[in-house]
Formats: sequence, structure tokens, C-alpha cells
Amino acid sequence: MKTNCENCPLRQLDLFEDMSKDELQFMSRFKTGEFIAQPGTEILAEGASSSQLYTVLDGMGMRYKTLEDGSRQVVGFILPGDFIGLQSGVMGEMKHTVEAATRMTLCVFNRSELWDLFKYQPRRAFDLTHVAATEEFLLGEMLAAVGQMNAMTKIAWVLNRFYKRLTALGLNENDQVPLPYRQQDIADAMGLSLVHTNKTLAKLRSQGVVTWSSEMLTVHRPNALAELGLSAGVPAIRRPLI
Amino acid sequence: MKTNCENCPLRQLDLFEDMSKDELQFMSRFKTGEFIAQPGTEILAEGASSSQLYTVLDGMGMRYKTLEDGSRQVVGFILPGDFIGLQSGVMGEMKHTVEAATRMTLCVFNRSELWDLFKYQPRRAFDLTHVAATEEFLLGEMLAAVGQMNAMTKIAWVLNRFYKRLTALGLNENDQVPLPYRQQDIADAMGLSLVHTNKTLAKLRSQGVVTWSSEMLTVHRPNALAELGLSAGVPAIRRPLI
DNA sequence: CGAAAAGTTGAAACCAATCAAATAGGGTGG
DNA sequence: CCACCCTATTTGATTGGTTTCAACTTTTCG
Repeated sequence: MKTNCENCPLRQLDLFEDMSKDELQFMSRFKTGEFIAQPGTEILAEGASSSQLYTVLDGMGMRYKTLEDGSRQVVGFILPGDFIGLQSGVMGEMKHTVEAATRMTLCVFNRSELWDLFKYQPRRAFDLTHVAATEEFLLGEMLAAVGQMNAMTKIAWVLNRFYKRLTALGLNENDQVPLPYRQQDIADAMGLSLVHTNKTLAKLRSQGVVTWSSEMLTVHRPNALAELGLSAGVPAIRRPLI
Repeated sequence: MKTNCENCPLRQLDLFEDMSKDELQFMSRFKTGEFIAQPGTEILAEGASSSQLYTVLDGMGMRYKTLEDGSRQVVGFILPGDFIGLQSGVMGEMKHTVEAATRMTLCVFNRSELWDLFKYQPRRAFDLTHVAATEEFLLGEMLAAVGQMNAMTKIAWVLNRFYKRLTALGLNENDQVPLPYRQQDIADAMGLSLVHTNKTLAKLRSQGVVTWSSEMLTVHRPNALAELGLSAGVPAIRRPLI
């Protein structure tokens, strides 16, 4: 069942930068196999030093940190094309946990070969750094949202972000995108209580902006959502695929 | 006035990883000069594509993003040894503004030579990725603090972080470290109002935990501060210097 | 079909924001 | 060297957004 990098469906998307024939060959060698993660499974644990790195081929998940007092902060939602394990790869251990929200298909790489990538594929190494910088950028955006916005703006912001990212991945059908998370996940991501998150979602629904049920998000008024989320003029970021 | 990398004072610190003779030579060539930034100066602007990258030799600054509604989120405080401009270097433009809080001395590199670094110094390229991953880690920590903690914990957390980082840089003298920021900066970093930040600082003062005045932070009860900031067992992270 | 998980709703309490105003500090020009 | 101005800090009173508590409904899954 190992898909070849040559016909990886993700590569075709405009969202991701192109890859040369040479790079493609290297990546095919770099890839050691595929891994299926079941919903709710921990893929990488905070503090763990994994010998594997992954690129998401299919499915969704999330990254989160657990604080000393037990509370949870979701630091990112993982979608197809995302790279997992960079921290473990370069810093020795993961600084957050990665968990599957749905069934996920992962492209597996060996950490031990990461060094070869830097040695023999400087272009790919550069791309890896690009991915790291993109992660930093996304986290910065999220920090700004969590730190400065009120509840309504936060929720609109995160839903709009999902809508845009999933649309860029070609997962938008009739203004509907898959959103297989729980309200608690959104609450923990945006620094809100579950109850208030729920009430804010209800408000968006009653205003006819979005509907979110049975793991599908329907956006009825995309412009209203973007404006509520203070993301009117925010362009999608093109990035490399690892 | 160009200091040689060979006798760069930062390299001696335990905080930073060692560098080989070869790497050191490369860095000396990579470095094109030094730059002095005056307090309050913008070093890099959000959205700008800089042709220069920097490593901080001396002084302090901060990174911040400005939202569409005008509010400001401080996404990081910049201390000696920090690398500036990575996003611009690999993604083409900065995603946040960098501003000097004090007079700063910066080591200047040309972005155009960054590619040589990846091509001929894979070890240094790896270190650069390490730096990017460290940034991501620090942002994640901050996000967790801003998203999950209450005001007292947030303030204690950020002060403790300053105390630890500055101590690792050898800037601790008798439990005193320099802290040349305004209360507004701390407020914008932790997602609190200026007034509430001030009141929380007053509480910490009256409890005899810390004193912060005239740009100096004095920590009277380090353990109490760490516990209040939920950072009792958090180790310092060793990282490469660029 | 029953139990557990997720979502929904209302009421009360509270933490933090906002408003308002005074005090302290730092720099500059007379 | 002092008066003045502008910025930063401090403090009190009030408002309000969010959390917490509690209970109920719906959905999911074995």
C-alpha cells in the first residue's frame, strides 16, 4: 500500500511548492513506509525522543501541551501536508504531544537519515527550515488571536482559518469542509471555556454565519466570518512539502 | 569595532553549543559587520523583506505583531544570542516587527549568503533549523501561558522566564537582572490590560516575591516565583549560536 | 438498549477590562 | 538648576465578558 512520492496527491496542490526530479528521488529513498494512526491515538508524546518523523498524507490531528496544573493548550491543528516531529528531529525531544483526531495516514521517515538530508540535499534542508519558520509563523498568529481577541473574534478566527486551510487542500465542497474536532479542542486552542465556546458557536449559528455539526463545517457567509475573525485580507501561505 | 567571532563573548556561555574551528571560520566570513540600534528603533518591520539577518550581541528588544484592529501582541522578547530575521531569510518576509528596547549591538549577515551556508555548512544549516525549532518551542510555551493561566500565574511565569534566561546569560548579579521593558510590553505579551498587569505586579511586590523598578528585576524568593509561574521543574534549553 | 461522551442551556460568581484621575519619573529648554 | 512637559506607573471605582456550577438533551458506540 506504499504510495510513491511521484504520485503523491498532495504534490499536485497549488498550496505546496514544486519539487525537482532529483529531490523527488531522494524523498522516495528517505521515506521508509507508511503508518496508519487510529483516532485518539498519541502519535508522538511530549518529552519523547522519536526515531521517526512523519508527513501527514491523510486525516487530521492536533498538537497540545499539558501544563503543570493539568490544563491543556492545543498549539496547533494538523492537516494533510503537515510535517510532524521536527522538534524531536533537531532538538532531541518533542515539546508537545501529537494526537490523531481521525484515522490518519502518515508518511514515515527515519530520523537517522535526517543528517543525510542536510549533507546531500541542501535545497531540501532549506525547505525543512522553511517549514519550521512556517510553524513559528502559525504559532505567532495563534498567540496573537488568543492574547488579543475576545471570544466571538477568536471563534470566528479559528473557524475561518480552518475553512481557508481546508479549502486550499481541496477539501471544500459547496462551502462545506470536514471539521472532525470536539468543541473542547477548539476551547483549549483559543483559551476559552467549553461552555463559552459552545455559546459563541450558537451565536454564529443563529446569525446565519456558519453551521457546524456532525464533523462538517458549513460556511454560509464567508465574508462575514472573515471579518468577524479579523482576517479579511490575509493571504494563504505557500510552503514546501517534506 | 568589529569583534571577531573567535572571541565572541557569547560563545563562552554554557547556554550555547560549541562550535568547531571550521564553523567558526565560516561564520567569520559570513558576518559582514556590526550594527548599532538605538532604543525604540524598528530593526525589522512586519511584511518587510530584509536582505540582512542578525544575531544579537548585546542589548534587548522584542518581537510583536499588530492586528487589524490595532492591538499589539508581543510574541517574544529578544536577548543576547537570539537570531533575528529567520522568517525573512527563508520565507521572504518578516511576519512580525522587531524593535529595540535598549541600545543593541547586532552581528550582521547577508541573506544572499544564507544559501552558501546550506550548501557548504550542513552542520550550521542544521543548527539554524535547531534555532527555528527552539523559537517554535518558546512560542508554544508562551501560547500555553497566555491561553491557560490567570493573571498572577502569567506575570509570575514571564518574570521567572526572564530571570532564568538572563541568569543563563550571566547577567544575574545578586538576584538582580536587567529588565528594560515597560509594563505595557509585558501586558501585551501576556494578553492582559496594563492596569491589571500593574496591579498584579504590586501584589507580587507586597508579597515580597519580586521588585521591579528602574529597569532592574530583583527576585527575593526565586522558588516562590517559579511555583507561582508553574515553572518549578522546567530546565534551561541549550541551543546553538548562529 | 444502556452507558458514556459530546453538546446545549440557564443562573450565579468572579476575574479582568475599562474608566478616571492622581503620582512619579525623565528629559529638555529656559 | 529648576520649571515644565511628556511618558510611565499607580490606585480606586465600576462595568462586563467569561468562567464556573448545575442540569438536561443529544449523539455515539459497544
